[in-house]
Amino acid sequence: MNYAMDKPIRKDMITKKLQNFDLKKIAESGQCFRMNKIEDLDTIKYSIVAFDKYLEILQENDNITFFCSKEQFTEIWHNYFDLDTDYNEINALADTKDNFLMNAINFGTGIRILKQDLWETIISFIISQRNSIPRIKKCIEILCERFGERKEIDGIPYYTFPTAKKLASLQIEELNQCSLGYRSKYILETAKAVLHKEFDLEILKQMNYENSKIELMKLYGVGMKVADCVCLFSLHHIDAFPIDTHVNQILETYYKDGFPFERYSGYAGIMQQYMFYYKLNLAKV
DNA sequence: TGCCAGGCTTCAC
DNA sequence: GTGAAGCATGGC
Repeated sequence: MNYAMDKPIRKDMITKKLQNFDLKKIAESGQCFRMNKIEDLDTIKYSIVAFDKYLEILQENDNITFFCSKEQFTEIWHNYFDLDTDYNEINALADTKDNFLMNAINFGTGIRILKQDLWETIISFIISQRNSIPRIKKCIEILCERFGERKEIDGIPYYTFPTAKKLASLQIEELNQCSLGYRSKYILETAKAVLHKEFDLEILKQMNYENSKIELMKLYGVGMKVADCVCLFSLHHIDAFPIDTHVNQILETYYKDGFPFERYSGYAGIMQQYMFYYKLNLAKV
């Protein structure tokens, strides 16, 4: 939806000068699905709903304006956008002889690995399987509008991500009507597992990468790839290296002798994200 | 029409 | 443990 026409008055805002922060690239990098461009001529402005909050962000070169209170920025968004990590330092560790990776980094600089809500990330990436990014966004939007909580800030309505309790209470037919296809049953079973504490999200947050991946894969509908996405895009285990169809094609084309995972131990996930984003946009390069 | 999309479960072996 | 079939849906 486009609320820019209404020009609502935003009371709170905080502007930061940030390096390695590209709003458009972050929004289009396929790690989050509720970040949308606000169609406003001559500005780079996006909205996002996360952690039950609605946020608008404006980018003017290195100046990033977050339309929220200073307190909310400190409590939520500073951490959400991983602002304590020096991406310059990580980018500099790449093998300069690796042409594909260097091109990917040059193309994708400004992407950051988000720290998203765990529950939302699990469901979002269950939906992502064998699905396209526009359709994933559409499915999640429907899910939120039908089963999330309607909220409003400065006259702007938005919907929170539905809770496990809410999703667990649904009939499978209600989920089927959200264009989720065969993923409906995965979502319903996962919601029930979380609601009944058969799967404890808080304990998962305390685990290391290896154990959290093993735990996530116990969920019905979560395999290696989805588990890695949750590890990377929510739990911030940046060793996780999700291999989907795109990354698999990259590995087969450019890394026939194997990707040097050991070299990038501790931050391989960031390299993966640059490569994924670059591959998505190769036709435009 | 057929192929593909940030794959997973099930089942045979 | 490995490999193949089947799976919903919509865009191209």
